[in-house]
Amino acid sequence: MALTPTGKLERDGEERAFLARYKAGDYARPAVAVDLVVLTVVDAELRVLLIKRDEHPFKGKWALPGGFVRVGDGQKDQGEDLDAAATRELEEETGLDRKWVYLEQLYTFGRAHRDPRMRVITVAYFALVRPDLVPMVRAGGDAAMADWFLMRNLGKVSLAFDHEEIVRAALRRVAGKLEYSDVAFSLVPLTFTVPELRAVHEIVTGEKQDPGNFRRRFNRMLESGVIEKAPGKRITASKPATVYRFGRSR
Amino acid sequence: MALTPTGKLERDGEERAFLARYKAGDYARPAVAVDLVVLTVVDAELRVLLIKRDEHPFKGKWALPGGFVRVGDGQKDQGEDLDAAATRELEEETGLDRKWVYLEQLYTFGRAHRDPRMRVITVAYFALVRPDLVPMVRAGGDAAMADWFLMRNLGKVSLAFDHEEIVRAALRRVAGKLEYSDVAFSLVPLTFTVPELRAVHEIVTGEKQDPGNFRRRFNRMLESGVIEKAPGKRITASKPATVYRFGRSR
DNA sequence: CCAATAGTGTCTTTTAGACAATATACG
DNA sequence: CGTATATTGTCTAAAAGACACTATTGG
Repeated sequence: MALTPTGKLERDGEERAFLARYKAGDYARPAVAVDLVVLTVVDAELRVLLIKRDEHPFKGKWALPGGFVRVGDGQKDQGEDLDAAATRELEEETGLDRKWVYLEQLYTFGRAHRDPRMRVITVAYFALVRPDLVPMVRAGGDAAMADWFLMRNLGKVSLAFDHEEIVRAALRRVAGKLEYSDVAFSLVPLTFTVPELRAVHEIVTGEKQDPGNFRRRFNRMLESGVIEKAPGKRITASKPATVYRFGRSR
Repeated sequence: MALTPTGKLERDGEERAFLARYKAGDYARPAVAVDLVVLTVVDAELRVLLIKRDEHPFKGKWALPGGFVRVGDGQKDQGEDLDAAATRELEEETGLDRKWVYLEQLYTFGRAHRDPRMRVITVAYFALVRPDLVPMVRAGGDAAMADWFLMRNLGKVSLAFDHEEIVRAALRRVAGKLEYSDVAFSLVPLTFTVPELRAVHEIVTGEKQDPGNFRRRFNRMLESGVIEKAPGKRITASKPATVYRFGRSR
């Protein structure tokens, strides 16, 4: 073994040699998937995008869009990042550009036997889609059929795998984030009114919001510059509402 | 194909047949690990448990305790749940019983090339250990060496893999949870004083807490029964402090 | 007695919540 | 005009933050 001035270089060389020699053991490995809980609010209803399975297992049942993470087959090619896999699935299965959608890792579900075929660990993500983008959604090629299900009907559907549990976890997370973050903005069009934003809160949390009190919270966001007035008014059944948009700073 | 009265039974039979015939494709699969960010607060310092690697890659560097998830090799044997893997690693690498430790899934890290050997996706968990349990911790058999590192020295250490990123994510999560949850109780002994609990908050969040205001928050927990008075006083350098413990309801 | 810190009290500001009152459309 | 609802206003209560004050110990 050659003498080196630092010892560190030597260690690096040693590690390089180790890696060159390294052969992955043939231990059993799980399949790893990403599944997406794609949510939107249209016509005052919270909906989740589901895809009808056309293959076993759970053939004919509704399931979350998703797929296996692409893993390369060596040290050089290790495949795609998890976020990239989620983004790819989103774009493949909905045609929606990542850029217009809020996407966040939710939780990893890996119970044994959650998939009867084999051990599958799924990294679940949730995506929030603005209602004006919903018409752009087209089911991807590998989906026999896609549909936006009413969240309040979830109990009646019997989803594939543990996907109902995943959907409920996503809902809890989104409802929680409404309180302290800006996620609600990902569920309204680029311009919106106070009542529209309030409706999103009510629909996601399932609880009525006092219009006056909600307006006060909204005003604080206005003052802080998160939101700014937009031109125009929204015509409604009664008094028209002022239209707002997110501030430039965002 | 036999006629069946419901069609559902038929579908189940079909699926059973599918599963019996099913052969897992030999697609590349990632290795899946669980890594643990084990945190404690001793002597007014936040510390994280690290283990010195005695194998390549990153031989000689410090890393989070963890290991590969045990995956069975078929439909029947699918191995252990993720939480079980985390619990097992905790017990193996620290000797601590799951029962006495707060354990929660943190986030899943799966960047390509985060491990130079092969594609490894790690489901990170964090664990909170009461200071009085720290002396019980003994490094597991497969660890050459374990040590509790000062969190504030993390920048100087250069951890293996992306483990520094994981530790920082855990810290953010714990600091966030202090605000609205009971996790702080997992970082003090079974009985504790108000200043001790306050110190945990200050150490984890890195921000001073006003003693008076903190005491008021504490009093609210007292009234709600989350906490109750315990016998004895804690002798300090000055005026002794009253000792409390968690309420029976917990 | 004195230094240190546990524990209390006070005052201000912010935020939430309940709810009344007003304003302004559309039909 | 009248109904609906956006918007403003008022009042109360809870909670946070700043900070002064008191109490009780060990040294």
